Amino acid sequence: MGTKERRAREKEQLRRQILVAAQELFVNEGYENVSMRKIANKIEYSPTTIYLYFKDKADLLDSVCKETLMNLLNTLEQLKNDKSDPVESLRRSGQAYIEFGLKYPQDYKLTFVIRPQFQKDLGLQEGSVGEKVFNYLREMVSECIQQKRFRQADVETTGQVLWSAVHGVTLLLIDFPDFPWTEKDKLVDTVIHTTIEGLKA
Amino acid sequence: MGTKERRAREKEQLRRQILVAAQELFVNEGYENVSMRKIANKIEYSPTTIYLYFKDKADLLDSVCKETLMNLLNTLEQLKNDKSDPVESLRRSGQAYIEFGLKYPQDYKLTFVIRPQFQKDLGLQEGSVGEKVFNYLREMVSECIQQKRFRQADVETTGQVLWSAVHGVTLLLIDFPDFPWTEKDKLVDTVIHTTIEGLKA
DNA sequence: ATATAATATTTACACTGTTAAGTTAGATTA
DNA sequence: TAATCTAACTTAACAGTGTAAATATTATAT
Repeated sequence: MGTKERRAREKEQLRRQILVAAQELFVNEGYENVSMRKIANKIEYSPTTIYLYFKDKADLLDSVCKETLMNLLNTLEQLKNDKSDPVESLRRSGQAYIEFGLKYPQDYKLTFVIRPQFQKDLGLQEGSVGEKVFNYLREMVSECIQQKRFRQADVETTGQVLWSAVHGVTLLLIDFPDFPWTEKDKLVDTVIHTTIEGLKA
Repeated sequence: MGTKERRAREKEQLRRQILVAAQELFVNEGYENVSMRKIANKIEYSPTTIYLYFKDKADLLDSVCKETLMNLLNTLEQLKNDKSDPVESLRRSGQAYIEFGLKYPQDYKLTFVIRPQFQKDLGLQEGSVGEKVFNYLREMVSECIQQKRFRQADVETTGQVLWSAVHGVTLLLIDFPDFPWTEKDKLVDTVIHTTIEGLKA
């Protein structure tokens, strides 16, 4: 009697199909310019079918962003084997974060800019992927502090300062591509280096 | 024969009326949730009249943002009399920037996040208000470098690093109000202090 | 008073997110 | 096997969107 399982599997498949279609369209055309009808066309279902799998367009966005956060978390955790100097580890994590944002600029914006606009009330929810990402940062920072490499002892504040720096430069580079930036890699390096030096001093 | 002047004045008045109405609505309800019809209702004109004064909704947003940038520039230039230590001046400017963003969060987002999404190709245009704001930052940084207070000699990179930091923390505080931030003032202070220390080191 | 120009409105189009009602196909039961 | 139930999907509709084109109104100049 595996029919129930099969049906559940099929249902999950369609859900993923919708998710993938939405992600592709959001990324290529921008959240605002993607209609439910467009998504529906792409998967060859009627528009309202989507509503059987997602509450509304914002919920769809939310799910797309969750995927992005999982990808980001994955990218970061691959650095964890790095048993070198904790400050150097932190530096590499910061770099990986920014590179991720610049590699998938639309996903980054959807997750960290567009979503908060449509989904209120997203502090770090218990067990959320977002929480896991921030916990990763906490660990990195914590290690530096424990080894007395940082002046400031407050893990939370230190983490938030670092997040501000990497988030800021990532968004600026994405949003103002025509601004006369210094060479990109140099700017990214300098932002991270400056912030970390500032934390040591 | 002052009728021509009067007409021009009246025209300018209506333009301002539209601008003010749009700004109020954008700020209170968010760009996406404001329709041309809503703006028209507020000023008691028909929707399409707006198109006689602004090319389209994005152009209207653009003009609103220009006003915001002028206000920001004003706020910053009031600190210019400050003849104290150039590093301290820079610190105060950073603080003023962030405070401006947090005081008018919707205006800030419209200018630095929403607008780039709808208006492509806005590098620093010659003579634009945005350019003036960044020039202010250049001057501040330049003074610090000339007086050998900063390690790095590159004005552009240094300015961009500072912008990244203040932009980052401002946006994070606006976009994730439910995140368990450190006490706000402390975070703002630490971000600026850390960045500046990092530039000195 | 009439012609001309500037300004404002009406109408229309193709699109939006979403709800409610209707339909179809597959599984369960008698 | 035939009837019923249920899950999955679609159709039709609503109230709203930005904006172009055609039309109407008003104020000025002749």
